[in-house]
Amino acid sequence: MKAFSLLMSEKDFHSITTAEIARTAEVTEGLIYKYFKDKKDLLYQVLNEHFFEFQAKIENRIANEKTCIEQLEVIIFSSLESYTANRIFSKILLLEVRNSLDFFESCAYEMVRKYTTTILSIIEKGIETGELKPETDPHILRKVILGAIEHACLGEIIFGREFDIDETSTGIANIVFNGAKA
Amino acid sequence: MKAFSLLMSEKDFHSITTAEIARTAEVTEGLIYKYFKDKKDLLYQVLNEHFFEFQAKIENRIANEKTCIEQLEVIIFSSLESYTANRIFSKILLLEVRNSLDFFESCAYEMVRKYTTTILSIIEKGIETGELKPETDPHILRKVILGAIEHACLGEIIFGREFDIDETSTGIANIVFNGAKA
DNA sequence: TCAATAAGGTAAGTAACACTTACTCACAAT
DNA sequence: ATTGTGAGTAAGTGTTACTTACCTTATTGA
Repeated sequence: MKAFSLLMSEKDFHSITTAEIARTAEVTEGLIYKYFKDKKDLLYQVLNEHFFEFQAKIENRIANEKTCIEQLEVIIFSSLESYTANRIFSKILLLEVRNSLDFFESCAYEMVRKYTTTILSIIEKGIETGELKPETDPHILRKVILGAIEHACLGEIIFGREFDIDETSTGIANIVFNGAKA
Repeated sequence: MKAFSLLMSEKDFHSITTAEIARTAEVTEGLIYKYFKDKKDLLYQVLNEHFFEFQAKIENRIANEKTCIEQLEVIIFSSLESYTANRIFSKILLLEVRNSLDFFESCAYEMVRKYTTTILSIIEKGIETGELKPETDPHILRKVILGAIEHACLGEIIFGREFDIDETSTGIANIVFNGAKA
């Protein structure tokens, strides 16, 4: 997994060969298949490992906030932070796993679901308490928030283009909560 | 390209074999390589074809709108419409091409850039004319809009889950322009 | 104490796949 | 008549993910 992560920072999943992984890990190719079902399984496991830490950190932070808007701001900030701090994790999650249907049956996807479900319930609570407009569609608000986060990170992952997390985070929150219309 | 498109509606890029493409097109495998550099090139060409129509339609519609907000609303609606009307195009653009760096050097990506540049200049004009808040960061607003559009379509592409274009479109516009905060 | 079992590891495959090569044929243009 | 070109093919080739059969060294339980 360490060898694979290293290679993932250099090139994309498909151009990494099993021979290369074995050579980097200083074992033989066959051994990989003692521990992993296939190459994709290795990918998912690496994703899982990173995602676990991400999940733990973010849930902790959410618990510290009171208002719905503050919680969502924490989610936006923490997601951006995690994505930029861990390029391999981001690359796998945003670019690699999605084009294979079997990911959506993996346990890693279960964690993604849990995370997005949390977001949805925060939004719903916000509408109930009157923090958010009553006509807000929770699913659409979630799509806007998640889409914005992911799109913001793509440039970084693909081109290595850096961005200011604070600035982007408050920028997204500002548009999503206050709107861009004058 | 027709054969490939057909196969793309059934499975993902990587599980389509050259043999299968050839069989579907009723030619031999070798002939594919007379017209396309490699399998990826075929993918990019199909994307290009679809993208061309998309671009033409959308530019036309934008020209018919006067205000910046109306133009952006047209972009949101038309993008959702195009993505849902053309699942193969969407699948390639949102899931397949991104994980390969050479896409970003292809002419297809040039068209994507042109499209996103148009969006940016509409936003900038909106800030100038006072339609949008002066403190709006144009790049971030673009990220939020594009991210929301793309994220909204992912569920449809991946799970075949359908959604109401009008509802989603006005929902996104509502959040982005008016904000979700009460 | 010692065989049985399992854990860690390897070398040498194999089938499938993307892609190449060397060729044929039809048919226009010179 | 000859030459060049575009369309097409059959039969490869090298690489790649994955498998098999085997070896070695600990651990364990009767």
